[in-house]
Order: sequence, then structure tokens, then C-alpha cells
Amino acid sequence: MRADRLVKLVLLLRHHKMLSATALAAELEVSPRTVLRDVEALSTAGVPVYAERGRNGGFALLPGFQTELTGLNHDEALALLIAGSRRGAQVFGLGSALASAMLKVADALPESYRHTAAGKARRLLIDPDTDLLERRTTAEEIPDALVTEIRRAVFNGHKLRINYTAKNQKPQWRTIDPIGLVTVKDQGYLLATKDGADRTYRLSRIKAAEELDCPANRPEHVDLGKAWQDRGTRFRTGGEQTTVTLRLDPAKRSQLLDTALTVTTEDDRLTATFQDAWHAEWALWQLGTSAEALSPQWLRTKLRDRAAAIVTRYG
DNA sequence: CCGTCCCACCCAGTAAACCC
DNA sequence: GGGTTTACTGGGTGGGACGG
Repeated sequence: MRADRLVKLVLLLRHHKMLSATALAAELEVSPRTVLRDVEALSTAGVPVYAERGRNGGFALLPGFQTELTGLNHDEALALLIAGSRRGAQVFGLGSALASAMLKVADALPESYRHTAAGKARRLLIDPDTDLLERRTTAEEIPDALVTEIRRAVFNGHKLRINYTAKNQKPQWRTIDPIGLVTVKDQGYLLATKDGADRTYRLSRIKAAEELDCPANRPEHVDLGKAWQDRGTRFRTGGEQTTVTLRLDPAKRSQLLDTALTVTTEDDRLTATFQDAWHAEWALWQLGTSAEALSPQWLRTKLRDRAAAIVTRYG
């Protein structure tokens, strides 16, 4: 822990030229007092760190000092492997590991590349938290300790006991055989089997997890991408799909295409299929007065009741 | 002169390792 | 199991150096 922090301290000083003890403390998530001790430890170890007193002072390294830091720790290597999704690292509880790994990667670059690479990186934004139309849901915050426990069971190939709250149900403990972790549009999922049957759990709905000291029943090799695709296909084609006939403002057609499984047009009417009744209701509600559900009747009733409830609430 | 920041003490709490 | 040691960390205080 401390060794990691000392490395990070040196890297921070290399990148910022000079930082006060308070600023370093904030970066390292320790007290300024601890920073002073760490600086002293570095100095004792022969790292040429010096203090600049007074206003705008702080700690700095002698110019030209080159670190010879090699090796990433386990979590940092893991974070880089899944760095294709920055949010993925966050969802899997590896956000801070990714940040520190990136610092090491940047530090490993030759001086001439370092500035140009950092400059270019600042001009790219991958997978931001919201799009311009704010269609995406806000990212879910899942405690690191919880994800770490789940991740450990996945990697160790051990059974996992989770307290899971399924939709419209009470929280319940269940023992599962974890297969892998997936993130899709900021949502984290745990692929697993329970009593031999495929199961997919949303990480945000897992309230507690406990790795069991017992090997999980899982295939030797798993193509996670294919497994996810298979489950998605089954999800879309299975269950009780709902077909809706509606009129729609043509300008809103793309919004409907985003939520419906299929959409066909006939004269001025559209027929849309949704994966279930709830999604159909939600999609039509989102379209507001730009759409009118013509059938089924129960959907018209649901939308009318919703609107009436809103009118009652706001007078 | 005053605010900022480092320096050097002291003391105390916590967790892990070690020993009996 | 319980006591001791060690490492690490945090809080507090007074002082010195420096710059505006």
C-alpha cells in the first residue's frame, strides 16, 4: 500500500513539477502529515525531492531526475485490459487503478511523445456519461467493495452468494455459479448460472455478495461476447412481446426505432413490437403527444390514467 | 505584516505480526 | 487467547522561511 503510494507520489511530482503537501494529500487520499513522511522516506531512499517554502511553494524533484519504475500491479494491469470502456473500469470497481495505471503508462513514454500524446488524448472523449439528448440513464454507483467481492468470485471460479432484488420482488439471497462480468451502456451485469439455468443479474440490484470457498460449475472456456449475444437474442424473442398500433409524428420515428424491437408502417399507422407490456407503456409515455396508441385498449387506459395522475398532482 | 507552506516535535489509534 | 511490538496513519502545535 505504502510502496504504491510512494511510486504514485514520484509520478505526481514528475507530472506537476511542483505540488504542495496539501495538494499531494488530496491526490493520494491521505493526510498532509502522511505526505510529509512519504517525502522524507523518498528522500532517505535517494530520490532527489526538495521543498520550496513560502507562498506558491511545495515539493518538487530535481530537474532531469528519471524514474526507473517498472511493473504494473495486478489491478492496474486488469484495468488496462478492460480500458476499452472507461466506464467499465468504474463499474467493475477499478476506476482508481485505471487512473494510476494511466499515469504509469504516460510516464513510460519518451519525453517527446508524452506531451503530444497527452494533448491528443484530451481531444478524444469515449463513451461520455450522457449524450446531447440526455437519453442515457445516469451511471449507477456500485460500492467498490461489493464489485471487488463479485470480481474475485468470477476470477477464482468460486460460487457466489448474492442478495439480489429482482424487479418488483423483495430482496432474496441466492447461490449462483458466476461466469463473467459485462458492461453495456454504463450498466454492469453478472452472467451466471443458477441450478444449471442461465441467469443474468444487474450489478446495481445486488445489495450484498459473498464469495464461497467452493468451485463454481462453469464451462472451461467461455466466449463472453457470444454468451451475451445469445442471452440478448433469447431475451428479445422470448417472453411476452407486446404489439402496439399507433399514429406517430414522423419527426419522432427515430425515437421509436430506438425502443421498439420491430416497426412496420401501413398508411398513416405504425405497428411496433416491444419486448413486454412495460416497455410498450414506457415508450409511448416518452413520446408524449407526438404519438397516439390506437390499440390495445389496455395501453390507452394505462396512458390515460398516468396523464390523469399527473394532472391531479399539478392541478 | 500577514498568509501560505514546510519542518519538527509530541501523542494517540489501528491493524498486523509476533511471542508466550 | 492475550499481551507486546512494530508499522502506519492522523491530529495538534509552535516555529521558520518566503512572497505579496
